[in-house]
Amino acid sequence: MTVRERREREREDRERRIIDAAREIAEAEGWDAVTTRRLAERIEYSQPVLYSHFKGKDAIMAAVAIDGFAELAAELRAARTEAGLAEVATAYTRFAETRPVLYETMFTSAVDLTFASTETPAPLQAGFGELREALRATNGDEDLDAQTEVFWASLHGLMTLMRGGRLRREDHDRRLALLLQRFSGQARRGSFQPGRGKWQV
Amino acid sequence: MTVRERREREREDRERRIIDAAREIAEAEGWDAVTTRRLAERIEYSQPVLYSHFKGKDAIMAAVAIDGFAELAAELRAARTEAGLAEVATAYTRFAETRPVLYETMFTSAVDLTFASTETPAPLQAGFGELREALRATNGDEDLDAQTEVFWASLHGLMTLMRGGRLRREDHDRRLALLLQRFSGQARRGSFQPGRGKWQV
DNA sequence: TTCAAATCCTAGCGCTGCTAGAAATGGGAG
DNA sequence: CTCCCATTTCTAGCAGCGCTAGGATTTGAA
Repeated sequence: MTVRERREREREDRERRIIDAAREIAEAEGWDAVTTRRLAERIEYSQPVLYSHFKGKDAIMAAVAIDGFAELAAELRAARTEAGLAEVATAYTRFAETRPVLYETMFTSAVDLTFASTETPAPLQAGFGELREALRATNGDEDLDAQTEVFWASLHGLMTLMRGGRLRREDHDRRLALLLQRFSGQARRGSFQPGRGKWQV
Repeated sequence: MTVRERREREREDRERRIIDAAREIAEAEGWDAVTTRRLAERIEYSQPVLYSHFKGKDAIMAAVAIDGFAELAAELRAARTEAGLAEVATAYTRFAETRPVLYETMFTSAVDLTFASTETPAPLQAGFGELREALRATNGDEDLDAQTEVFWASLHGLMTLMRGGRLRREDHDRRLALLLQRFSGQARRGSFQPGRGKWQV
């Protein structure tokens, strides 16, 4: 029995090393540089061993992404408990800026980590939860989930476009300030509606 | 001289066929399905011919992306001239939803189409310009460029997260309505500032 | 000491983007 | 009309990718 346990522990260690190595290489040189051969060499095992841990390269990317969500949630939490919405937004953008590849991985559509599902890994929901609590303080409970989604999407859009070179980096603070203005206090009701039934899926 | 012209015309035709074929396959089966061999077969030339037109596959993707920006700008323009901000936002989301792969291509960081540069292809700026004019009507001229960038980023974030499965599609209209509420009318001044000097690049 | 099961590796498949160098094409000069 | 040379185009192949079948090796238990 104790043998079985030791082996399982070794397996877990090895899995961690795979994830860590993948993340390390990806953050330094991009995911194209993360080849299965290189990963195998790094953990000092042969290629096929990787496939006894993960279904494929995408699964490894997903594992790295989940790590990223956990870290993001932790940093947002720290910013929220000792400060307000502005600091949370700043923490969010700092996360995306200091780990650009990790951040990109978390939202790559290749890695389909479905949200709002019962089997959604906890770290994913945690990050969202932190944003929601930060928003609750200034916006109240009305339509809070949707409000959070919109605020989150706005932050995400800012970071994505900036990383892709579509927005000048030096104007980021001003943009963040404008966004926070929009999201400070209760939303005004009504008047604007999207589309006139044009919207079809 | 007329021979030279004919050849150049044929070259341009062929280039168009490459771009169109790439876009067609990509929209139907994703960019992984767009291989150089398949493109070559489609235009009835050999592989190396592609490289006399484009530096590589990325360059072909960029060409498709530029086409996408031109189309987006045209559709936003139509929505703006005959309606208001809400309709422009709806047109934007409809574009992203009906051509998901094309939209994704336009903002993929692999395709680095730098904005806000003198040699930025015109179609890229056109789309941004349409959003700006739509915002001017309800928001005035104050800080208009930055306001537009934030609004654009918000829309982009919504579409990106929805496409990636992070946001439920059926709540999109409500989110769009909330966003439009936030962006209807003048921004309130001040009070919120991002970060306290924490922000470093 | 032997054996079966779990573990791991060697070798290789089919594919990718891309390119060097040979072959074919076609307009202009004699 | 014929020849030549520049341009265009193709054949063939490189190095690398993700992934896997099947055999070799290790390992704990009998």
